[in-house]
Amino acid sequence: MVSKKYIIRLCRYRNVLYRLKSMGFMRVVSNNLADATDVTALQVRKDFSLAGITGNKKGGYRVDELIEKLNQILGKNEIQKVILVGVGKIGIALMYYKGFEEEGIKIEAAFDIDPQKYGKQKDIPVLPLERLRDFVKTNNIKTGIITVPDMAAQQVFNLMISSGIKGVLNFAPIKLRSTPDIVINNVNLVMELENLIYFVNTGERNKGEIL
Amino acid sequence: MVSKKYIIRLCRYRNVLYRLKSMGFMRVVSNNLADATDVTALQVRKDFSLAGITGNKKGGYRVDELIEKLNQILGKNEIQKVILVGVGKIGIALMYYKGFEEEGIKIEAAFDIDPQKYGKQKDIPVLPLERLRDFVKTNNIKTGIITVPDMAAQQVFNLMISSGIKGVLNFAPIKLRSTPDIVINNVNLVMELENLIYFVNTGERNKGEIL
DNA sequence: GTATTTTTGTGAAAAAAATCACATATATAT
DNA sequence: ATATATATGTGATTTTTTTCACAAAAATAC
Repeated sequence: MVSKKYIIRLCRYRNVLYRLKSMGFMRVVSNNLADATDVTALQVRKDFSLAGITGNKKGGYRVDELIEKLNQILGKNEIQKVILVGVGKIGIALMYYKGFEEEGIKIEAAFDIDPQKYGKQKDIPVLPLERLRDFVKTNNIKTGIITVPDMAAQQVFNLMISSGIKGVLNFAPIKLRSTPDIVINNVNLVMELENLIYFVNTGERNKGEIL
Repeated sequence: MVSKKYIIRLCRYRNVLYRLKSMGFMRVVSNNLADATDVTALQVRKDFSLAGITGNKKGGYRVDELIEKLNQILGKNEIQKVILVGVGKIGIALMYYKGFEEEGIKIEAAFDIDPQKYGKQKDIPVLPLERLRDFVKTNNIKTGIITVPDMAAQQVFNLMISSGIKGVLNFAPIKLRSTPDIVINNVNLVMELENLIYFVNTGERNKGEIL
């Protein structure tokens, strides 16, 4: 059983590794990864050790090997298909966000209840919410993003789950009622700021990463 | 010394409490808060105990009192002033995001290097980046949001810090080089999704909240 | 007014996560 | 070839966080 924190660290390592690779690096030491990811070198080595990834005493790790191993664990070979519901400002920002496709994540379609929104954003079709169920089933989508107002979030969530979606990234600042087999990640922008402001105002050192 | 996780939980409690209050609730039991915030009732009570907040055996806690105590700890009396740099899609989404003002957070100004962006978004002035230092000093801003492309993030961050900003909410998926007296919260949207997809694909239960 | 139920409150215990200490391998220099 | 410096790797330890177990208070029922 792995913890979320652990998986996030592995994702981070991989991201950095891809960048290193594109820069021509062949090898990397735990210290490099530590510098780039906000964890200690020891933690990096421990994580790799736990993941069954083994390096080379002196000379560190081979970048290629590392990436392959991480991909094996994190499972990132094919394009990851995602849908989005709620074509407001945040939804649109996400649809145009370049970071996703760079990492092999593709928003296949977006949904809304407002007919004015129907059409396309970038190259992503915006469809009526009624078509969600069909689309998810036909395209075997497993992951959804919720960027609707608070009041609508639970309802949209229920629709997603009943259509076959297994994981949701939720931007509405409410706790979604769900079952244990569904994975939910919440992004609460207000809370991020409030928390930041707390530490700024108190002048306290903060310990521990949010992510 | 308090941990970030702890503070985030307190923020969550407070948010729920405000909503309960607006619904007319006078009292609340730890179980209610647990339901609404994704923590156990025991954790709620332990947190309150640690915070020196004391309730009433049977009958739970008084909502008003709770909010006041939490405000005392989290410090939320006056409007929190914030600036934003990077008036792209995400930046604009944040500028129009209603959740902030509801919680007393006000984006006082936004900055960009692109003259086409200058003017206003909603009621927020968009100014040239060169005016950031002055603005921050004059208005005694302590908190900033970074929504610029990766390449520019570190530079913008340095400018912010040298102008007197103490806390940064960073949307660029890079690790900002900083000193321990500066607080940084990172929001990495790709990582949120990647992580979600991992748990969806492996079918593993995830344990532990990201936030 | 006594018993019963509900709910808080907290020291102790358990679990989880991070760090330490040190053994071990390997490249490089001499 | 030998010594030296650099990194990994992991069992043990420490620290942090969460949960348990149960005591105590207050409301309600009888």
